[in-house]
Amino acid sequence: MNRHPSVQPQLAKRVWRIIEELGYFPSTQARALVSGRSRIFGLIVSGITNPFFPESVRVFEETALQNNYEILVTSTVHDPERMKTSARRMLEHRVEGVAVMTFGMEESLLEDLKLRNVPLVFVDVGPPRPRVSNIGIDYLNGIRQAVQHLAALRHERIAFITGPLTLKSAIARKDAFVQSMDEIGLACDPELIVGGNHTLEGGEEAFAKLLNGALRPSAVLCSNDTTAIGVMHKCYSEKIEVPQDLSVIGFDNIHLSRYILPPLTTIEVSQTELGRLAFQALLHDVQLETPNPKGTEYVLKTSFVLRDSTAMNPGKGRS
Amino acid sequence: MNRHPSVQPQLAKRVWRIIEELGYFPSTQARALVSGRSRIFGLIVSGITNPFFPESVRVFEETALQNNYEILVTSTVHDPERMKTSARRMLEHRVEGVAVMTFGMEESLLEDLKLRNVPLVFVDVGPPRPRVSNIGIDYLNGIRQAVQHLAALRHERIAFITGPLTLKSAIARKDAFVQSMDEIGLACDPELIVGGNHTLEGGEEAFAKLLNGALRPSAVLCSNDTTAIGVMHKCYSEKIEVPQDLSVIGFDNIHLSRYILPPLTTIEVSQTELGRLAFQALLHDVQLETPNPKGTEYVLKTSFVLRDSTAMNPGKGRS
DNA sequence: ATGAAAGCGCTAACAC
DNA sequence: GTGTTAGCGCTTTCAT
Repeated sequence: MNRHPSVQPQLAKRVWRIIEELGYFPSTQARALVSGRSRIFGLIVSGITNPFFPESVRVFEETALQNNYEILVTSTVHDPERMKTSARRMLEHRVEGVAVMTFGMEESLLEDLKLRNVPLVFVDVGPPRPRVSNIGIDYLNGIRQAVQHLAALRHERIAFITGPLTLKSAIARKDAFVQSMDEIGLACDPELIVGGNHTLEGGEEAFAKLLNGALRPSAVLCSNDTTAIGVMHKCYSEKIEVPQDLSVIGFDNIHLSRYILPPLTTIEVSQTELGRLAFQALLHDVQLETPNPKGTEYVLKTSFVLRDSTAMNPGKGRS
Repeated sequence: MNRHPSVQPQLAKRVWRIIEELGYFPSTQARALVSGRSRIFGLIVSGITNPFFPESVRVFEETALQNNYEILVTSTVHDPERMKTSARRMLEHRVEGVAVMTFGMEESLLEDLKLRNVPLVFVDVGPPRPRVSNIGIDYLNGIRQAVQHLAALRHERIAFITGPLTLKSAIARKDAFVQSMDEIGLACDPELIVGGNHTLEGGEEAFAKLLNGALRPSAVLCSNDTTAIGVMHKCYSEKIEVPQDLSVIGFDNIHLSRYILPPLTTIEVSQTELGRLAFQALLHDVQLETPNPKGTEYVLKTSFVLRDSTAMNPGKGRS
């Protein structure tokens, strides 16, 4: 009877001393086997080397620790095969729930998990079902602020570099951009919306396309910070000065965006909050006796973070 | 008899079909319990948000996957308590081995693991013992190249910003710097060796100290890339041009150092190789019938990576 | 070639 | 309040 109040203190103490002496540690495997509860939550990310994720993983781990849960983190590296493998690993380890941070990619491969009624929490994924919660990111809020900021700086030709449009989150970001431009009556030329892939290299390439286009933008909004950093890198090699010649805005507010030169103006989606929310959502679902038939919907706000990579449109400036 | 050759193909096929239909997955817990082998390797890092680690974690996971191992990754966040907790988690999950990438911090807290004869692999840690392997990083090689590069650019007053000197790896880097300077007869003024802590903020602060000192360096070598980025950030706010006014060299070659502006000249220690080596070392140890009494020593070379953050000493230039 | 049985380390449910 | 027992899902051994 471990830790039960109805036990003689002396006996308890003796027992604990022996436990110490023997260096005993309970086997979670045996415990899980008999209790039917593994106390493990899974976390599937698209890639741990994506600078967006480590902070979310950190908080997920921290929160798990506080709740006596273990975590199993896997990366899909954008490979459907790896997504399947991840699901399988989760199942074989009998996780009690899985947070999926692949932002809408290949989630059909998780059928096995759904079939087994493992509580799931997605980010940016649509249809509500039982035991599947969703964290919706309110992209519009931050993107609208960013667009209006650029408009206030008298930028009119504003470009947007998208992420891979297979991702729901990338589509949502692009849509929010288009809507924000529409709202204030700015033209949103299709030539100024170019495809990137959320990588540094992708940002460079997309910006190169923009440079070769007929319409040269005075500002560019990027689907993520990594892309924006790629753009700035290209500017460096092309001798384009940021922000004097070109305003650049990122998205995500990864830790490093503050330390890029110039410090990057961006839109924050709190990685800390995402990790915390994902864990809490799972914990909530696991503790529910009868599953909520529609799952639960959570919302994560985005917000604009002003730093030094934006300036007045040089074509319109007072000077 | 799964996958055994001596089974009728038809029967086997029927069995597999049923397995599919039922959606059966073996329980790793039960398997581990009865076989005494968990097929889990642990990986303890000082913090997953340190940009050095994600790549090593990625490779560790990838290699584990290929060998049918699961991984359990924990962060100590430089907290002795968390180090203890990590060790405990590893033990409770009956991992077959643990790779410790905290570079020499608080490793005494891992006594429990050593006592239990869990194969261990450390980075940069001294005394060989049975079942404890070590990956030694050859700091001198890369640092010497960096110092000689600076000397060739006619820098004489070269500063060094250290990491936290509680870390073996930080001490080793500093020592390699001092030795490299000595080797070519350059004065290594104690005032030019200032303490940092491997963070961006630490880099800024350390460089501020250097700016306020009597001896103003024309080049600064940093104990890691993050520190170097902090230095460059400070330069930006102080209107010091890199590399024209100051040459900066980092250490680690994290992925982002290529994308910093200007692209950072640095010393590479392959994070990919480290992850792979750590896994292989554990696998090797686990497969050993009788443990190697002295453990095994592995060596990881460092190398110089020339990019754009270094230039001729302005005080000595031909122009 | 196939089936039966023991037991890994633990928890829960029960008698004492 | 304390000791005893069954059995979680597998692997391994031994009999058939």
